[in-house]
Amino acid sequence: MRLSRLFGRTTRETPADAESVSHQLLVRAGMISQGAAGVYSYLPLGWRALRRIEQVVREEMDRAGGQELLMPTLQPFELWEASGRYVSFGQSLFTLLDRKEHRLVLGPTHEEVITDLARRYLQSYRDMPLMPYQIQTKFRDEPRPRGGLLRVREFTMKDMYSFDADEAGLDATYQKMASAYAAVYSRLGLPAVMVEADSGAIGGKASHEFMVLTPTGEDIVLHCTTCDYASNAEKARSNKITCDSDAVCAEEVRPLEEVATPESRTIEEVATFLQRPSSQTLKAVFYIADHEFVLAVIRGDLEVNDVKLQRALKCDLLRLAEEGEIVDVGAVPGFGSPIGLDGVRVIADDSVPHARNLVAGANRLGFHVLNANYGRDYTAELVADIAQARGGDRCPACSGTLMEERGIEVGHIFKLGTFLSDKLSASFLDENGVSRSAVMGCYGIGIGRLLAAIVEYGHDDKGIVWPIQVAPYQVHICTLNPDKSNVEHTGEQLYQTLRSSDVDVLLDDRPASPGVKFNDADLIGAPLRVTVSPRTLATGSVEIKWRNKKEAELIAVGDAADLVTAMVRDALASKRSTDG
RNA sequence: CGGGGUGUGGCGCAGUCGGUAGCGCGCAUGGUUUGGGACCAUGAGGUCGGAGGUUCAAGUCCUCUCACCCCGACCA
Repeated sequence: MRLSRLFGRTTRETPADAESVSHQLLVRAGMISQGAAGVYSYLPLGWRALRRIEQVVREEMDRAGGQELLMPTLQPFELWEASGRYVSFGQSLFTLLDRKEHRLVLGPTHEEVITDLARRYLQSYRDMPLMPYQIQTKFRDEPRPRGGLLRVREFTMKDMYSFDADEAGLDATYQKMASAYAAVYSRLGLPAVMVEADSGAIGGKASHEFMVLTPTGEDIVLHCTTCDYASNAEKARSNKITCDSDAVCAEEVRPLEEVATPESRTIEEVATFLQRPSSQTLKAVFYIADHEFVLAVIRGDLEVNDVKLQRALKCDLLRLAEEGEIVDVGAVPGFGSPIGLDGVRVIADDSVPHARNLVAGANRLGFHVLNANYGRDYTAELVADIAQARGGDRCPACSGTLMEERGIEVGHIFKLGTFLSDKLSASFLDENGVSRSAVMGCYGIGIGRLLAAIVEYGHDDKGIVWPIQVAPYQVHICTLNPDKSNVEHTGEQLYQTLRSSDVDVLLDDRPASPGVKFNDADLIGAPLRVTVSPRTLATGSVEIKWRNKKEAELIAVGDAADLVTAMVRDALASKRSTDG
């Protein structure tokens, strides 16, 4: 491609509404352009990069036993009613009415459709494992799109679904996909780590995310500094036994006692006022779970993790209760606790039952109680781990410490089990002729997000530094002073020769100054730059320089085409097969 | 949805006390330049997000509204 003909133009100014580096650079390089919030056009350069990523993903999916197909974007709403997932997806579902006023949804994912499809073709255990996948546009009406391509409402996603005859089969397929994902990231030059994750609206049991750790990520990852425990913060566990609480556990149970604590509403205020560590207090947090009032209690030094709470409660919608709602059940905001509260569902964090003599709210304005004890003074219908783990906490798996880092989620795999195949009756006959529900898994990679993550991870102050597998063009030829001597002719010849040997090459044939050309080359980020100028030609050479290296070297004009071709091939080959 | 912010040529911005819009980049033409975003000259391009109002007069003041960005609740 000739830069003079390329649709898209680089800009010097960074766009005012672009915050993240990937957003800024992709726009400045003329790769993407925003249409609406969370909706983007891919210009030719960006589209090429996107397709390269797709291709890598496709190859690894095929290698792992996947079969590519294509499902419709428009899905009947009935399918979502049947699965029940229109509730958990809720507002993020884009829905529309056709001319007959029939309700359709723009697919945010395709578990329903694929299960419905599988139902028709999957009949025997001999048909499994079955691993269909597609690379297709998804629509999700996100509450808040952000970060350019990092979080959008319309995006291409690779989504694979697996159908196995039993749990063991699913486990094996899941493992296979985890390795396939690792292979994808490795080929794309991204160091992604696999972490435990919550399955969210998708549903299912086990799930893992693949994270690229960068300070700009929107997720928080907790990982152990000594063992290999790693988890998304929304799912992470931690060892909550502290010296403090150990001592508390050993105490003798003392009688309940009411104390005046005027103006002490927060844990911090109460702890300070009564001169107790916050770990000897009981925190009460009021929620509305699926329209039902729920009181969550947790040791005062910990925070409730809403995601874990929602999971423990098995509810679809969870929000904090408003002050009026708290008062309605007879509790007093700031002085609340389960003590003396009737008819309210209580869920306790597992840090609570064995803790002795805590300070708790008295459900009376201006008063707390001392020596609140689980079992004697209050109980919970459910005890579960609902605490937010944080950096510095102790690892739940070993004696190490958890570290907190930000990450971009570039892949998510789920063990779904049979809840969808049950609901949509995707069953098969096992070897004993017994009808059973297929055991499902699903596996997603956001292609555009991956593109953004690659830029977030690979750039410098000049622009993008593409891994050669992803670069829209592998070689970028700059002709300086193309009107002088035979610069233009040499550049042109090199361009044609490289093209004919299947090297993707960009020729900057514009009559621009050297600075402009170099800066654009750096911005666009092709791995290898070739400079042809009167100066190099004077010594019968051209200059080559890798985008990620500082120094350039001169090579003879006559050897240039062959050498550059070989260098590109070598670089591509070294990344191409990483399976093991 | 809650909190914060921004809307003025393609992009980045200025616009005072209300007097009918300007700068830089980019673009076009001509010329001089050329190894890290050159220079001169000329030129094209704007219903100031939208609606309503106040006023002799509104980019500027008032009301409403829309869009976009950032922080929180969601996810590939």
